Amino acid sequence: MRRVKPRTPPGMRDFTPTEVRQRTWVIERIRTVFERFGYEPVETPTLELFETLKGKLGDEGEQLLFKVLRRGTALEDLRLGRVNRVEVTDFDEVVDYALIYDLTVPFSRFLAMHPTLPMPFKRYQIQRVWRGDKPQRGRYRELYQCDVDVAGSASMLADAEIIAITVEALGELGFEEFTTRIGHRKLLDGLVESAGGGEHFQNICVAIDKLEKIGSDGVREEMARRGVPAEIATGILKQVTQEGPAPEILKRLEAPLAATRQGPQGIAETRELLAILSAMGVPEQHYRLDLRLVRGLDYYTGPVFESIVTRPAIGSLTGGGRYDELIGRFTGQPLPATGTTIGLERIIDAMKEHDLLPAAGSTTDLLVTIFDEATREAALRLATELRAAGLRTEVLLKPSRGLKQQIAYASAKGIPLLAIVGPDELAAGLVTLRAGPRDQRQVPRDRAAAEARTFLDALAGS
RNA sequence: GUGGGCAUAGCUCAGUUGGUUAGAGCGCUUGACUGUGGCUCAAGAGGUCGCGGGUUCAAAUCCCGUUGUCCACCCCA
Repeated sequence: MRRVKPRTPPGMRDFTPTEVRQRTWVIERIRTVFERFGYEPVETPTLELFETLKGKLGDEGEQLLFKVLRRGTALEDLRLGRVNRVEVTDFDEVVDYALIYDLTVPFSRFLAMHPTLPMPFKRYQIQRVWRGDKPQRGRYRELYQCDVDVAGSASMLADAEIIAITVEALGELGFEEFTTRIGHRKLLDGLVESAGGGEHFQNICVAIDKLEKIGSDGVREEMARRGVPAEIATGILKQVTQEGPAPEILKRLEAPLAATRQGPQGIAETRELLAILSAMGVPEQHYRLDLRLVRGLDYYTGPVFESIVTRPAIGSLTGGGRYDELIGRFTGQPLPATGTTIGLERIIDAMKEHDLLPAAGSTTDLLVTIFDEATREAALRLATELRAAGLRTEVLLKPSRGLKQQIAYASAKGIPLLAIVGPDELAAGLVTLRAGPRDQRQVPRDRAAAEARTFLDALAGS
């Protein structure tokens, strides 16, 4: 038989036990922070109806969706070889579902279907999402996202809490040098309007978003290429690149934005948001106002945020914002909402770089060695008792000659403790507990579980 | 979609200006070692050198194409 070269789909990965333990550790820390603020867990399906996701992610996002072929169409005849050609005139005719692209759209659909939840509803959701991107550093096709969102509140209290959670979560994971950039769609809207570039809003946003990367001149070129008049580009760049403390920047924006539709509200909201963050005691080095922050997704309507670390250069670790109109697209009733995503894969990549991940560890506390046929029963009985006492206990599930192989197995698996019940121990009513070549003690058989536990605690403490 | 690097055993990789039968480590299988430093020792299985074509007396090695993968751009977590 022809062998299949083993490989995973592009951008999708296997995780070894050690990696899964590390990832679980990180997820649990993030979950702890979410729950510390009173957020509740929610889960939604892996697939959504294509119509649910359609028109919410922007052209770019929608292109990256993994779509699922509808069953029972003419395509099925093609698969079975009944026909060799199929004509498709309507996309929806052949696609009915898609793998979820983010957790925000599914959550919005969820809210629309569960109107009786206590409001404001604060939920967190940790699941896989899929994107048909071209994989590269920090970019995968299958990834975990950890979302926290508040629905049913238009108050900046909600946005501030989301930012506070972001900062606390990154701190909890051991990051020290990170910043959450805070922008505001209404400020941006006002700026563009005051510069007379209303009709170019999308193009201007795309260009401004690249400011960090390509610099002022680059943005000017980008705008020119996208048909934005030079004087408008210059006007916007001047506003967006101004330096100084946030209150002063906002003060300076007052006059130019006074006559715009969204500007004054953007200024007021941003001021309030910053005031709340300050009142909450969120460390100032971890957030800053950044008028340049745009963020690509279509559905943002208010404050937007993203967190970056200086090292490694893998883009943002978190990203989110307010989306007051998304849920209304399912119900017809507006329901304000805001939230953020913590990208697990990039968090892990960054933690690796900073050496913040916990040591390998083990899922097993101890291995009871099976000395020989005659003592096997005694070993199995001890293992059962240790398990009953709550210790994670295993025996080697294959015949082995002597202890060497069993010790080697325990070592390879990182099992910290060995319990040996050989003929000598059996005769004396003892068990040998062994943590290492020079670290072993004999304890009474009936105290094995308690002694093992103190031994393990001592090992963990040292 | 555009550009660049890489592709040799299940995994990580070595392989000299093109020159005999393509190697190592890890892992796997078998055997030796009758209660302990995470082994050691012996043997073994495992390869269309990504695929297709070309140059040459001779190609893992040089050339062209193709596919895969990684990196950068776009966008994003």
